[in-house]
Amino acid sequence: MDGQERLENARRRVTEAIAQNIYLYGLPPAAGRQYGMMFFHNEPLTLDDMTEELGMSKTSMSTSVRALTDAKLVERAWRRGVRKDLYKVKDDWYQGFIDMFTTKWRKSVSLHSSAIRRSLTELEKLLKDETVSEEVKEMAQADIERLLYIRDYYEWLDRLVDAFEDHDIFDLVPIKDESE
Amino acid sequence: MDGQERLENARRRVTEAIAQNIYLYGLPPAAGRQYGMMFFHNEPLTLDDMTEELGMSKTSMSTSVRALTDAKLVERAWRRGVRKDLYKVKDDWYQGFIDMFTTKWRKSVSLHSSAIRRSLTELEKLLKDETVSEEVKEMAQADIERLLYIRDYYEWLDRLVDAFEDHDIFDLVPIKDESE
DNA sequence: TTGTCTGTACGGAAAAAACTGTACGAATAG
DNA sequence: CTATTCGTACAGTTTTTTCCGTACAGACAA
Repeated sequence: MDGQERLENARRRVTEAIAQNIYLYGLPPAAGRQYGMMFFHNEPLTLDDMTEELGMSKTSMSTSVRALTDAKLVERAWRRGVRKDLYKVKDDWYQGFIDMFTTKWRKSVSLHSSAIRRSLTELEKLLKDETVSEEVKEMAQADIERLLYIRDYYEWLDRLVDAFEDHDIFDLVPIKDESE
Repeated sequence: MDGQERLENARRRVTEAIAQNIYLYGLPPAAGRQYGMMFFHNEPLTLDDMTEELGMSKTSMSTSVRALTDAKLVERAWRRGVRKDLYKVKDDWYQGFIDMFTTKWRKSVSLHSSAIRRSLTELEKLLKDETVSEEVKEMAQADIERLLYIRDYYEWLDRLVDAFEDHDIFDLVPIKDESE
C-alpha cells in the first residue's frame, strides 16, 4: 500500500464518520460525504470538481451543497479569474454546532409556543362557558395544567437556545485553550 | 361547535406541533401523534387503546411505542388486574431533552473520536516513512492539523454532553421556579 | 395439558426521500 | 448581438422508509 493510498484511507475513515452523523444536522449521508471531501481539500471547489470527486450528478451536488450552505456548514468562496461558484467548508465547528442547535430548536420553540398559547386561551374560554358540561370542563382543566407545564418547558428551552446563541455556553463549557 | 369538539381542537393543535418536531428526536411524525395522544390521557394506555384512538394497525403501535420507549419519552406502567402492557408518557420533559441530547451526541463523539484517533496514528506513521514522497507528506501534515482541530472540538462536545448529563446546564439556564 | 390472549418478527405494499437527466434562465465572453 | 457556460427547476426513476396483515412464540388460565 503506497503513501497516497494510506492518506486516502485516513481521509475516508473520518469522512465516513461524518457521513454517518450528519443526520444530526438534518442532512442525508451523501451530503456528509460531500462535506468530508471538501474538508480535506485546501482549495475551494466548484460543482464540477465535486461531481468528479464523488461520481455523482451535478444536480445532486447543487442541491446538497445548497443544503450544506443553508445549514451554515459550507460557504461560498471567491477567487479572481474563476467564473464558477466556489464552495469551502466553514472552519469554525463550534459556531457550526451553535448555528445548527439554535436554528433547529428556535423553530421548534416558536411552533410549539404558538400552538400552546392558542390552545390555552381556547381552553380558558371553554372553562367560562356555561353551556359546557362539567365533565368536559374537568378534562379541560387537566389539559390546562399540562399545557402550563410544557409552556414553562419551552420557555426554558428558549433560554437554553439564548445561552448558545450568546456564547454563554462557553462559560460553562470552555473551549480548550491552545496555549495550555 | 360543542365543548367536546373544542377540547379536541385544542389537543389536536398541540399534538400536531409535537408530530412536526419529533423528528428532532429521530422519530417519524406518526410516533409524535401517538405521543401527543398519550400525553392528553390521564390513564396509561394499552396497544389496543392506541389502535382504536389512532386508527392504525397494532403492529405499528407496537413498533413506534418501542421507539418512543427507547427514546425515553414513554415508559411502561403497571396497574393491578390488567394483563396487557400499559404505557404512559414520561412527565419530565427536561430530563427527556437531556436524555435525547446525551445519547445522540455521545454516540457521535465516540464514533468520531475513534475514527480521528486511528487516522491520526496512521498519518503520523506515514510522516516517518522514508519511502513516502514529500508531496504526500505535505498533504498528510495538513490533514493532521485539521484532525487535531476537530479532535479538540469533539473533546469540547464531550464535555458539553457531560454538562447536560450532570445537570450543570441548570446552573447556566435554571428552570423557572414555580413559587415565583 | 389445552385454549386463549398478547406482543412482535417477518414479508410485502404503500409512501417518502434521494438521485438523475433534460431543459431552460441568467450571466458572461467574444 | 450571438454563442457559450453555469446553476437549478422539474419530472421521472431508483432507493429507502413506513405501514399493514399474517403468522407465530410466550404467558397465563383453566
